[in-house]
Amino acid sequence: MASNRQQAPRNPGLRDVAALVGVSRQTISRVLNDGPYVSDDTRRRVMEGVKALGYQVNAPAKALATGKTRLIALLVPDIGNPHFARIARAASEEAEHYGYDVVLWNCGESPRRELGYLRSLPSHRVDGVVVCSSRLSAGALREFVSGEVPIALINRSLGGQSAVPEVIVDAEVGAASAARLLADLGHRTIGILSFRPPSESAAVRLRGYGRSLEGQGVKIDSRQVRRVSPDMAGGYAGATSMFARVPRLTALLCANDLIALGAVQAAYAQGLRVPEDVSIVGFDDIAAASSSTPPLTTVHIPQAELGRTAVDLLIGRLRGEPSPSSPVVLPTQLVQRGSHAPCVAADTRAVSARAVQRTTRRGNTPVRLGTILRTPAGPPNPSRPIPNPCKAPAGNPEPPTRR
Amino acid sequence: MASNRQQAPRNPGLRDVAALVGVSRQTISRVLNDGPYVSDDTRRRVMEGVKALGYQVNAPAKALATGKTRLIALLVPDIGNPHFARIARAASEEAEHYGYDVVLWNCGESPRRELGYLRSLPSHRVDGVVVCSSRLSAGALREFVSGEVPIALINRSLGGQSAVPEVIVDAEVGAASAARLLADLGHRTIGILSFRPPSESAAVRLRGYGRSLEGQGVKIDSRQVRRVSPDMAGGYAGATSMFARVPRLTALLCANDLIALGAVQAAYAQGLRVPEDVSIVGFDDIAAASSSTPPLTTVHIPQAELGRTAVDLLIGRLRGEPSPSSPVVLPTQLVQRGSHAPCVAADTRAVSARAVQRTTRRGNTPVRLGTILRTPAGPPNPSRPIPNPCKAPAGNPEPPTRR
DNA sequence: GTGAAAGCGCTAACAG
DNA sequence: CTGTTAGCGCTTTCAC
Repeated sequence: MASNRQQAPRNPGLRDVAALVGVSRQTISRVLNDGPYVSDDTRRRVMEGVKALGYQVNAPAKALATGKTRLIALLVPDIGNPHFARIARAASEEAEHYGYDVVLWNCGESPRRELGYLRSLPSHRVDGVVVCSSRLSAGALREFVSGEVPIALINRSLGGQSAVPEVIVDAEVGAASAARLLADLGHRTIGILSFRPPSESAAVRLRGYGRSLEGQGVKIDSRQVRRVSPDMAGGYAGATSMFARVPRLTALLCANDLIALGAVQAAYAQGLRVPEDVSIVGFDDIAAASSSTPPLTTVHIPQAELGRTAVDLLIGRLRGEPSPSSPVVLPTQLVQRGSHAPCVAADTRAVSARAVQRTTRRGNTPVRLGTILRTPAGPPNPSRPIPNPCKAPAGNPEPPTRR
Repeated sequence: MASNRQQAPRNPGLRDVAALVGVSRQTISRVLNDGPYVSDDTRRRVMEGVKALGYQVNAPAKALATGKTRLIALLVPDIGNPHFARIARAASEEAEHYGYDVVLWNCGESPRRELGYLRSLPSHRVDGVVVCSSRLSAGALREFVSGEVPIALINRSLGGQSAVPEVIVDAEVGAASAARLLADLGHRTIGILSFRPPSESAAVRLRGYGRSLEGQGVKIDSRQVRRVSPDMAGGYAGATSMFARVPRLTALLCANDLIALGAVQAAYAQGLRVPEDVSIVGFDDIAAASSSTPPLTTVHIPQAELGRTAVDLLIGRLRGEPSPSSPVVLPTQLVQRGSHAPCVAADTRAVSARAVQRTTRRGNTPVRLGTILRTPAGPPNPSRPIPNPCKAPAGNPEPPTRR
């Protein structure tokens, strides 16, 4: 044991550099950590030695000594979901700028696994965690945010003066503007496709739709609201049954784009045209929303900013900066594309439906009403974002001394 | 310094448990690591103590002592890209099963950053790396795979007896089957939209298309091949210019789905119907491929299996198991959806195009030829995968003692 | 300015 | 079966 050098060219340590340069390990360390009290000459020689040996710190050793791992965990329900993938991309990008690595905690939508990860926090010794759209109850979550390791929340607010960094989106305003768009176009019989399991985000969107419609004097009875699984199949099933139960329906507000896309398919299957016979609006603005036919009118969520801001806030806390006492709220945007149109009475529609349909494709501008609000035909990804009025800061809030 | 206990209730250490239970730290450690030579009674008491104090190991300390971090890095070009997100999901899932955490190295498609990450390997002390579709040259890559830390490659093969765990996909076979599908349908003037920068995957797909077409006696001249950026905008631009230069074109093979989707939009913008006037086939089978209109005929890549298998292979190596000496090749599948149809002579088309178009929507089965090979109308996500003939193992190769 | 000593929390090697 | 002794490679006092 503890004998001399082996044959294997181990990674050089501080010791090796020290031996080469002819100073103590301490001095090397000081130079590497930009410590004070080092002569320029020594510093230069040390750097040379470091370069010559290709020295790199041993992260675990440093972590043990300092108590900081420079690791932050990112807890997401499903990294395979483009929404979270975008958030993750921005988060990891931002973390990298500050010299942090991101460990990916993918929960597969399972609260149990989420809990498991959170419980293992003390062991992992990550410096902080970004928790994305937690499925956990506020109570359970609160237990962790008051723990040893700092947590930033995305799309979840614990309310109160919790001093937890939180980034949310004004989904209610976004939902309301979508609802108003339809109401303004004359729609009076509007269906809502929300999703289950009941999450906070589902509730917020539903509320936004409901309040806005109410404000416009549009009545929604219980048959006009359905909760479906948050995917295309759910949207398809929900829309199909809604069309059957509410024959006079002229518009559909969906709690997410996948549901909306499913609803579009359902409409087609019924021989209904979108948007001529029925307007369909989504939420999220996933990539598929702009490439579907028709391109989906939807509410855009600033995914990248969510991820970036959460990391900013978290790292700010790690540096001891105070977090904002209330959630940072990012604005959503209503993106008007091709899936909405002015209302045409459902009776009229009933007659016209299943008749020979003219194409609604872009580039042909066929006979049809109300192209006014629609995005013009053109290259891919046509979209005309309309910023919501929003009291939240538009930019990147409190960036801790950015690059 | 080094005085007694502070007020702050630090995380309990081995020392605390040892004090409570009345044994040495070593014994605690042995119990926790399932070491031998512990009496059942001691083991029980230790476990109680551990539970009582809520003890959890300090990962960095353990890492320093053992030289293993139980971290594996996942290097991806872009986690925001659904393709890699899917791979990442499966990889992280698999890693978790073996008790590894995944650190996400997102390169933003930049070879420079990729190189940076790889160079920092010795410092991070991750136990292994999964490198996904590296942009690096074989030479550069080889330098790392022969380094200290084990690397598994996804979608990249260094060739030879490199003893590097590699998982690839038989993209050439997939591409060939797509090409043959079109040839069999009578298409003779077929365009190819490949992408730049020239990557191995682009080359392989191109080769698959080319060889297959050649075998079928279909000639492709240089004007029929274009390299575009690998996104919808690229597909749109490429297809638009191709339609202009090759007016008799009846089909388009695209090197990925995004390009294909852009091409579809370009076709629409020209007043061409898909698939009646022009067949368009993609590659990858991203989520948007099944929800577009028409749903895209494409070549499916087993993303989850790629990620899962790579991690299996890597962890196998970490355990000292030998890696397969040749790449594990996973089968692709041609998924026939709605964007292909039998060839109609381009002259005929030229006449019919821009005329009043009948809908091609599903559920209406309008007058049109060749629905034979198409998926029937129905609920979302219709797809009928046709497995390729493939000599590769279908299942999960060499799983190191799975769950 | 620089070096020496002590420990971060754990496991590995040996002794009993 | 269990305890003791050494480090893992780095940073942090504190002395010089």
